[in-house]
Amino acid sequence: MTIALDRNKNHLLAAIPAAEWRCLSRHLEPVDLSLAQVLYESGTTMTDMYFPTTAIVSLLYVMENGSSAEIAVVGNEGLVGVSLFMGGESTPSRAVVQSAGQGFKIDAQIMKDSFNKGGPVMHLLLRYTQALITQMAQTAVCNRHHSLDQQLCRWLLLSLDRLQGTDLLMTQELISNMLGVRREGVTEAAMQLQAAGIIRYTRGKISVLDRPALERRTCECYAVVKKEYDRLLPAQMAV
Amino acid sequence: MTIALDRNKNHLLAAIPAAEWRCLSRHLEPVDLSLAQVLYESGTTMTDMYFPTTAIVSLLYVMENGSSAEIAVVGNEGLVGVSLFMGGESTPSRAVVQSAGQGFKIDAQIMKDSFNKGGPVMHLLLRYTQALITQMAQTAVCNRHHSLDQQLCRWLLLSLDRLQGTDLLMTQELISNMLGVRREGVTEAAMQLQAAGIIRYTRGKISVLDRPALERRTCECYAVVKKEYDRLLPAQMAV
DNA sequence: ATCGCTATGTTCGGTAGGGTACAAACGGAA
DNA sequence: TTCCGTTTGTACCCTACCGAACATAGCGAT
Repeated sequence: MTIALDRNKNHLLAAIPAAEWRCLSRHLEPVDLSLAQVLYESGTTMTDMYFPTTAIVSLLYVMENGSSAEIAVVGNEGLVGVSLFMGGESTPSRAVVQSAGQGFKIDAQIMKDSFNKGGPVMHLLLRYTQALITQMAQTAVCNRHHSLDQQLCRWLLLSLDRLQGTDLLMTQELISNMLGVRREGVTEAAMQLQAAGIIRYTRGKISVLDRPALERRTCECYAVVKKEYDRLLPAQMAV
Repeated sequence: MTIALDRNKNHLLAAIPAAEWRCLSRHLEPVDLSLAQVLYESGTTMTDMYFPTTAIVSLLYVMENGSSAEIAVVGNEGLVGVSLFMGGESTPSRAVVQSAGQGFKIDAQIMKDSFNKGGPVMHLLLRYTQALITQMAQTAVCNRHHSLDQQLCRWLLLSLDRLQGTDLLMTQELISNMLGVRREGVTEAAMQLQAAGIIRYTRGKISVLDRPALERRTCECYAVVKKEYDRLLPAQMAV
C-alpha cells in the first residue's frame, strides 16, 4: 500500500509524533463512510478504531422502545472507539455515520499497542477522551435545561465545526433522531432560523448563511465544549 | 502516620496491587467530607484526588444563570478527579459533597506518577473512567427522555448503591438541585413514592423501604449504568 | 412553651414539547 | 410529463413541567 496519505485531515493523526507515525501509518486504511452506516453496535466487541476526516459520526444510545439520543459527535478532530484503550472493549452506545465522507480505519490491537507504550500517543488520546467527556457532560446539561431551538443551533454548530464549507447534507428527520425529539419540532425550529435569514434549507440540505447569528442563538453549552476542545487539543504540531 | 487503614472501603483502592499500594498508602490521608463541601470548582487546577468511602460526591455543572445539573455521582466505587490523569488538570464542572462522610485524599502528582507507570493502576483507573463515561452518557439520555419520577428513582438507587444502609440524609431541595428540576416536582414525586409505601421520609431523611419496587419504577438507565460498572469493575481482588 | 427557621405541601396559570393525523411540495424515475 | 416516494408543513389536543406565591408543619434554640 502506498499511503503517503493526508493524515493532516484528522487532527489526532496529525499530532502523532513522527517516530510513532511510521509504525502506525502502514496499518491505517482509508475508508468511505456512508450515511447511516453503523460502525459499532451497542455492546459488541470493537475490532477497529476510526479516524474520520470528512465524515461525521454520532455516538448515540438507542432505548428499548426504539427512540434514541445523541451522546456525542466525532469528526476530524477525534476518533471513534475510545473504549478500546480505556479497557472496556465495548460500550452501551452505537456509532452511526451522520454525515457521509471519508476516514481512516485501523486495527484495534495496533492502536492499543501504541497507546500502551505510555508515550505521547497515550497522552494525546487521553486528552481527546477528556474533551469527549466534556461534550457528553454538556449534552446532559443541555438536554436538561435548554430549548429545542437552542439545541438545534448547538447541533448545527458542532456539525459545522467538523466539516469544510457551510452545507450540511441531512434531513430534519435525521436531526430529530440525533437530538431525540420529534421531527415536527425540528421543522418548526428550522423554519424560524430560515425566517431569520440564518440558514436556508431544501430537501435534505441545510446551508448556513450566518454563523455568528447561530452562535448568538445557541446556549452556553456550545462555547463550553468548544473551549475545552481547544484547550485540551491545541493546534498540534506533528513531525 | 500510622495508616493500616481500611482501604477496602473504596473499591478502587482495594483493587490496587500490593506492591503499588505500599508506595501509595503512605500518601493517602483520611478526610471528613462535609455536606455541600466543594472539592473542586469549575475550571480551577486540581491538586488532589479523592477516594470517597462513606461519602458521596456529585459532579455537577452550574450554568451561568445559577441553575445546575448533575453529570455523575461518585461514591465508594470510584474517585474524584479523573481529569488529572486524563491530562486536562481541570474540568468545567464542580465536585460537591452530596452526602457527608469520609474518604481519602491524595496529592495529585503522586497519583499521576503511579498512573504513568502504565501498569495495573493505570488500567484500573481507565476502566473506572469508562464506567464514569457511561454514567454521564446515560444521564444525557435520561434527561432527554424520562420523567421526573423515573429520574428520582434512578437517583435514589444510585445513591443507595454508594451507601451502607437504606437511609439517605438529604432534603428535597438538594435533590432538586442535583436533578436540575424544581423542588416542588421532587416533593410531588416523593409523595407518590411514599404513598406507594416505597419510601418514607421526614425532614431531610429518606428511608427506602422497598428497593425492588424502586427498581421496577425507574427507567432502563439505571440498569444500563449498573451493568457497565459491574462489567468494568468486577469485585476485585487486591493483594 | 414559644419563636423562628427550614423543610415540605398546595395551588394556579403558562408553555414547551409529545402524539397523532394529515396535507402539501419537491425531485427523481419512467 | 406524470407518477410516486420522500421530505417538509400544519393543526389539534394533551401532559409534564416551570414559575411564582403562599400555607403548613417539624425541630431546635431560648
